[in-house]
Amino acid sequence: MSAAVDTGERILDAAAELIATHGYAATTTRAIAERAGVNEVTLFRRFESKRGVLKALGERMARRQAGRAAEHVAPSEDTHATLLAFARMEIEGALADNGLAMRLAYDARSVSEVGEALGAGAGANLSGLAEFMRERQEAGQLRADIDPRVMAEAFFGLTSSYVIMRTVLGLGEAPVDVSTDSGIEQLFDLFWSGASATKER
Amino acid sequence: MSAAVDTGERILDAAAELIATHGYAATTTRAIAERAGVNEVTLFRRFESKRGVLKALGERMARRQAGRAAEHVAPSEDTHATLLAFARMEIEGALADNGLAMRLAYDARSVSEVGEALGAGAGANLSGLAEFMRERQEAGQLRADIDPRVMAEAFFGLTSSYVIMRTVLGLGEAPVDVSTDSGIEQLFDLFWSGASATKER
DNA sequence: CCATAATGCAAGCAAGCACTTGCATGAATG
DNA sequence: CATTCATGCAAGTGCTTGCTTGCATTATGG
Repeated sequence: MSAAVDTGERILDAAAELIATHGYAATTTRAIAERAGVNEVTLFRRFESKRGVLKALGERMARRQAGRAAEHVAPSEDTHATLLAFARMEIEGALADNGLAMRLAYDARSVSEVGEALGAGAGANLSGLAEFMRERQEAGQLRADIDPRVMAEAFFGLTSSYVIMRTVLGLGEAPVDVSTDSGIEQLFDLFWSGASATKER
Repeated sequence: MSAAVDTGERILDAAAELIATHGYAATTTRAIAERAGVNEVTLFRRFESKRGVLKALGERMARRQAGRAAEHVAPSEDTHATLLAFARMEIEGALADNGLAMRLAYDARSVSEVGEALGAGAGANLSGLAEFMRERQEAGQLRADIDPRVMAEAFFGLTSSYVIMRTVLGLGEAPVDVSTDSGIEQLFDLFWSGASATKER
């Protein structure tokens, strides 16, 4: 059974890598199978169709994302620490799968099945974050003269562009260890200085 | 001659629209030709290949980008105003072509010609901006305790994510008029509050 | 040791793709 | 009027794509 599970996982791994770099449309089932070290027929037997692979991949991503969130972001009174931890988690997750999520978000626009496999994804994330910002505004920890959605957008832009620059544009180097990278800290500091209620630096 | 030029431009226009929404791989020469109101053969006669179309499109984009920059961003002593104008210009340009540049940046990963067509593009932009940030740091207008490259990255992240959210993720509405949109102003204010040397708000 | 399930392999199919060829048309240019 | 040049049109070529079929091979577990 374990070999059977492995086969499926290996196929998903291969699909993830290929889609992250080439996009969904340009990733062929043959290439996925080859990279997974598996016969192409096996792919179809396990996932029925290319679309099926995508769907399974989407579900696995959602599972992992949820796991990471539960593991790393402890809800805390300390807004600064919470947001910084959240930023690191987002960046780490996105870098780990080589920008796959962002790439799929792109593809969702043109390939409808990608959107279906991905679910609400980014949109839900953004409004959840905006809600958090609003709470912290009311608690007096974030400046109140900025729309919380704008704040969430700025935060999301910070993390996503960090990833895009390194995975897509090839600018800058991906940090060896996200949890200690000072570049992220500086980037976040910039955001925090602009967004926090206190003016001190 | 003018009709001849028009044909080429129409083909590039069609290619730009289609690639922006469907990506390079999923955009067929047939679709481009049809949208341009032109026979498919004409496309090949004028651009040789699908990649030729892409290359020409990249060159046209570079030309236009240079034109916009020269036209809209007057070098000024006022750092705040200069950066805000620059942000607006970037956003306007990117929204005008429906996120095409970002899409192409993604495609550049798998289609080498795209990268060549785009040229140094984003990388050059980023280091140019970092240089500007450094100057303004030395002039005492931007805080000096942040790496200018990080600052440039944050700025670029701000504008590009604004565009990405509206063109790709379909979150938020594209502003009717970029030059007066208050969302951009708030977003920029967030950045400025974090990046400026003065602590006042 | 045998049944069942998972995998491999070879071959192929229909559709869609980028791209080509040969020829007709029509408008400008000289 | 003759030439040239950009374009249209119809047909087709070879390749790749997602996906299928039929059969042989290898484990795994009762």
